[in-house]
Amino acid sequence: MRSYDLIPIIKNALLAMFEHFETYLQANADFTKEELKQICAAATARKLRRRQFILQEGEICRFKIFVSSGLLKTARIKEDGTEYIMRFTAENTWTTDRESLENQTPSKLNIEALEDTELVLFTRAAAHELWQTIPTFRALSDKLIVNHLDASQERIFMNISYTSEEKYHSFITTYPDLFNRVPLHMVASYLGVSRETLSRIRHAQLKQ
Amino acid sequence: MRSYDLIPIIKNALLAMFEHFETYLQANADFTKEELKQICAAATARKLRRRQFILQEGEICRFKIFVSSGLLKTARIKEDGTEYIMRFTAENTWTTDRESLENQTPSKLNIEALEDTELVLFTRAAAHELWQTIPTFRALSDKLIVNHLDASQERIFMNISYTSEEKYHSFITTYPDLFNRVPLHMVASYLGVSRETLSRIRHAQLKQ
DNA sequence: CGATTCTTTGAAAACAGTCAATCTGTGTGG
DNA sequence: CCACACAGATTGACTGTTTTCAAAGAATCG
Repeated sequence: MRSYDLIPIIKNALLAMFEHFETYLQANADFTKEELKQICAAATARKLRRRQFILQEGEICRFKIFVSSGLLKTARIKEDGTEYIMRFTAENTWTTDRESLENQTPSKLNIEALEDTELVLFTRAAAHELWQTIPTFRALSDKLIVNHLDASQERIFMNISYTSEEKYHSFITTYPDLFNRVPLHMVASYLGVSRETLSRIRHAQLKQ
Repeated sequence: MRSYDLIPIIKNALLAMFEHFETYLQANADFTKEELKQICAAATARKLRRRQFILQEGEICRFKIFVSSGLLKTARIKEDGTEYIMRFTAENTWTTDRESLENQTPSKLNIEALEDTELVLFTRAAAHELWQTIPTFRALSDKLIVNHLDASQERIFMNISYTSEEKYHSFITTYPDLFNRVPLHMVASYLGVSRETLSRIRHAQLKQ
């Protein structure tokens, strides 16, 4: 294959990402065709290979990120160098470092692809522009924020009240799909439990 | 004192709460005098005695709550009956069960006064009405939501990455004011650590 | 003051973390 | 296709931390 043949292929792949994103938008709010066009026009598509980063600690976060396909992990490093996973972001969900993006402050987070991943990106300016002109888009963003808040509250309750065993159970029932795609030691990091402990818990579960 | 003398006294106390609330509003956003009046007109004032509840598990949450003075604790009960404290709400801050209030679903939370407390209350309908008519009020509410989200993320990181000792330290530096007003066993419950462990940690700290 | 709530302490048991070694599966390059 | 490297998972032994239970002491409220 000659190199200039790549161009239309890449274009098609990017178009597919937007199509997927449009389907998501239509399923989650009542946008007019005009609005859908406007939203997609404001976005850019990007592909990430496994292990590539879209945000690294210290940078100022540049995008609101929609995952079309693939899987991201968002992690934070403690002073001692240990990595703790704040969340996973699979296809059809959003992520960003909201604080860094909105306040233009250095991020404490690393966002990295766990699989080859397709993204739809909005700069802060693009997102603000869309919020101004498309109330439905603003409403969708607001819904995402409060969903994230509710989920965070639930997770805090889990963190302070569940035993390690209950945390493990809660994870596999809340995210059964993720469980098969994420290495166990990352689940452990997400739950705040050592990998060995989680391995032993799982082993004990299998017997029952 | 004859009973009918109480009436103006109560009225004055309630007026003082609104004055306090107005001061808060003016300090945190640019409201016109007209808007301030409208906001206060949409609210009701209430006093809570220590140990009284403004929300109990199973009820549908009725209010957005601003604390003029005093202190609330928001807690959730695990199936085994143990209480875990989700947050404390001191003067000049807000609380509610957002999920229950907006979705009109039964609450999992108990909100109780730890001190005699003065509240300014907004029903769901009143809040929505104000959001419609006063964009600045909407913006303030949005700011509160994202602040709560950012704080929740920080707390999750603390939950999964800090040792008990670090959690204790983090609490007294983040909420030095609260620390003197809240019994230690409630701080323990908030942090997800047993009261005995927290007592021992504090004891060890004092020696240094 | 008496009752209640809160805190502390001790001792034992349960639990989780660490370290080191081994095992497993996957995928890459020769 | 095989061998090797690598990432991930498991296991054992040990250590350290945390919980639990029980009891006693301190503080606070009515």
